[in-house]
Amino acid sequence: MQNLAISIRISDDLFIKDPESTDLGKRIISKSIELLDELGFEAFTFKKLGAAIGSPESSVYRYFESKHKLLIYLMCWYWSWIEYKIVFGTINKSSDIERLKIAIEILTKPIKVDNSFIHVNEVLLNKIVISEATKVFHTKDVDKENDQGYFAVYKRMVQRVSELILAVNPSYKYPNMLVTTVIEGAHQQGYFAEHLPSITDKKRGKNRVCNFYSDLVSKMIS
Amino acid sequence: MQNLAISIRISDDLFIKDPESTDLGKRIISKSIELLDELGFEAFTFKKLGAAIGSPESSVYRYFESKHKLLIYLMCWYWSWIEYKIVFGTINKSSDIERLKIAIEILTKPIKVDNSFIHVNEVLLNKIVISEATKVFHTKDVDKENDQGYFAVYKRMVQRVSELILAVNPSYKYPNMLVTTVIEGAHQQGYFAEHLPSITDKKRGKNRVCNFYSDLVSKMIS
DNA sequence: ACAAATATAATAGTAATACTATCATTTTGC
DNA sequence: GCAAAATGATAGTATTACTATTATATTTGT
Repeated sequence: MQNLAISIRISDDLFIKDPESTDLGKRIISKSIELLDELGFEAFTFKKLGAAIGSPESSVYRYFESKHKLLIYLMCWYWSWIEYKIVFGTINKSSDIERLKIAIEILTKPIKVDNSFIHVNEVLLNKIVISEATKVFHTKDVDKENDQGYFAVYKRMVQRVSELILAVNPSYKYPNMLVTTVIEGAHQQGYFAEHLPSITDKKRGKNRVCNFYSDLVSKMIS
Repeated sequence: MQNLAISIRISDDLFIKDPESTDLGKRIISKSIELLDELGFEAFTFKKLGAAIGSPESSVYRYFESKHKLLIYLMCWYWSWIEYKIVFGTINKSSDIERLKIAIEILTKPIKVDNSFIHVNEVLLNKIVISEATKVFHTKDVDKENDQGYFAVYKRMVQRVSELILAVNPSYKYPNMLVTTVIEGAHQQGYFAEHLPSITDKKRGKNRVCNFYSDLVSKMIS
């Protein structure tokens, strides 16, 4: 089957030169995902990235002004992609409940390979989101970066799911809290399952996390 | 009223020399809490801390081998303190439900000043936990540090609250997931309320977060 | 096809960070 | 009052996160 001719559009402010516009740019994105997964954000440097793609670090700096901005770029990409999956996944569904159920599944189930965007490995990107995404918010520059709109995609996606909740129960008072609790909670469970298993209840059976949070949402809004 | 003659005991592995054992050590703890709150973890350095207490950075290094270890030390202190509050707060309570309710309140309500430990400002420490605690887990060294027992206090506290849940409903299948969802969710709501208010539902009324999570727990286990 | 514009490579340099090391001085415990 | 321990003063190192400069390669418009 042919791929859709779409691409994820990211705010200009997050890069100096659009990485989607050149071959080197795409290799920067592609390799940075692999390296971030492999090394973690702290040990990841533009020098290592440059070495991995066979270019000097100065070339990387022509695309991104810092590794922090690159991480924000990747998070924006990820949330745009999730938003797209939610929008497409809920189109033409018959009931509000079903639409909400699908959105929660997309947010809490393990990510499957997706070949629509060849230079982005969504499975690795999801791992990076789980391990590193909090570092995007938890900085002394949050407020400034929020003003500059860097978190707009994330916030819009939260709003969208909140609206699905309100469609099911228009009088529910805490849709945003519920959505962020689910999203961040699901990521956290994934991380704990891998690194601090004693404080999860994950067993052999798959999708416990998805079931837990799906159940949580339906109990909270009914 | 006289203070209880207790002190929070922290694992030896987290420091080189026990900061509780000397005056300089206590000033290191006290000032590091203020500075971490003021600067954030990234901009916080032992050099700045040294300057703030009028000592060279080499003296700070005699107590802690890195700022990362110092942060873990502070998190351990915090969770030990919370655990102590839960244990004392639930003693002599008549019902399991009431004990659980108290624990959830301790975990989700804003922290009030506590003068039991003069060199620790618990209100600031709570702010640091909200802003920086994820950085303690989200490192490439998690597994190693977990093996060394650095997160034992946190895990034990989670277990304890899980047991309160199981006391109320012995057949509930996901007590740990529920507890970590509540703890980390409540912190997150505090952070979002301050920095990304559009995705919270916090209004004028206080204790919305506590009410939300108390409600969540009771709905999930009943 | 060719000059001009643009992108990239190669290299160097800087201030700050996260430490380690050494030795002198002060404090303390007996 | 003396030895041991704690602290201060100072120096040094490898790495990081950049910026800057110049040279070379590649693309583009005509």
